Amino acid sequence: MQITRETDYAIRCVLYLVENPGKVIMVDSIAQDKDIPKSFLSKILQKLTRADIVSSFRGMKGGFKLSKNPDQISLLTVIEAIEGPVTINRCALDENICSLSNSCTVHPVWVALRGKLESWLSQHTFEGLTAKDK
Amino acid sequence: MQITRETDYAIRCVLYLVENPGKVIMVDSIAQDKDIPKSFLSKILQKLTRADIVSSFRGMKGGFKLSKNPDQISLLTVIEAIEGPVTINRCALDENICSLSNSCTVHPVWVALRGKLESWLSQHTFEGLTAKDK
DNA sequence: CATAAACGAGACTAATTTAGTCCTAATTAA
DNA sequence: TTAATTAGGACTAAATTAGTCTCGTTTATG
Repeated sequence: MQITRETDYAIRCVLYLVENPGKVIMVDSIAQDKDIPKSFLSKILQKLTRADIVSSFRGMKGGFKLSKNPDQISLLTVIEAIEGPVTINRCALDENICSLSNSCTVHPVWVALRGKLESWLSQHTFEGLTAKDK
Repeated sequence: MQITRETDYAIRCVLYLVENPGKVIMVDSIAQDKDIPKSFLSKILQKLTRADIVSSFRGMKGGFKLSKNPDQISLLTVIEAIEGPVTINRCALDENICSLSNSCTVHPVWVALRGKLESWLSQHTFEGLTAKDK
């Protein structure tokens, strides 16, 4: 029922990049600031890069920066980049998984909940997540 | 991010008992009808019994029946009986888990989402889940 | 152009959780 | 008394999570 630690790390990581707009930042800086094992974070950043959430730069002075505006990146974006589709019950993704799906009266509820979850998670963008004022 | 198979089985199991109101039903019948490994189901029913969702009867003619009305049992009730508290991120249950929790801007979002989840899941009772008419 | 500082990719491993099984009680209707 | 049923605990196998490690590629810079 929970996101994995990997996903939590990914979110912290994006948060750090949001907090340092424009700069190209090394894995090591993020790892230290956000308390994430460096080599694990390096894997996570690869996934974020493939999902086009961050862009990477190799070689000296390399590192990562956001490839979108914070308001274009939501919790859903990041979670899906790491874990794939979100859902409470697997059957809401693929009916064939369940031997009783056609007769199951709970199935439509899982589908509806999946919709709510997605919608809620996508409403929280990283713009909102770092609002300094207030 | 998902409920476990055990929890899914538990829900099917409660569903079966709701569909057979009043009767005392053996593990084996539920296992066969709902396609659940019998000895695993037996463990699950123990949890449901401890959570006072079903009552058990030992000895010949023994079995299980619901110990509440279907409208008093929600998806949340059953999920919590099997998995414990629901949450998307562990930090919403216990701040101390996270090394950065006090400064974390995402934390309040997880807490809010946990509230939403609980509310969504508790709105779906087993009364609603088997409505035959429509 | 050599080199050191970065990321990229894949194989590997350890720990934890999930998904069960199995065996020995304890109960109880008949 | 016995056969049918649940209770409980120990055990196991498979899958997932949470990493590590090594080697290769890229690139700024002296």
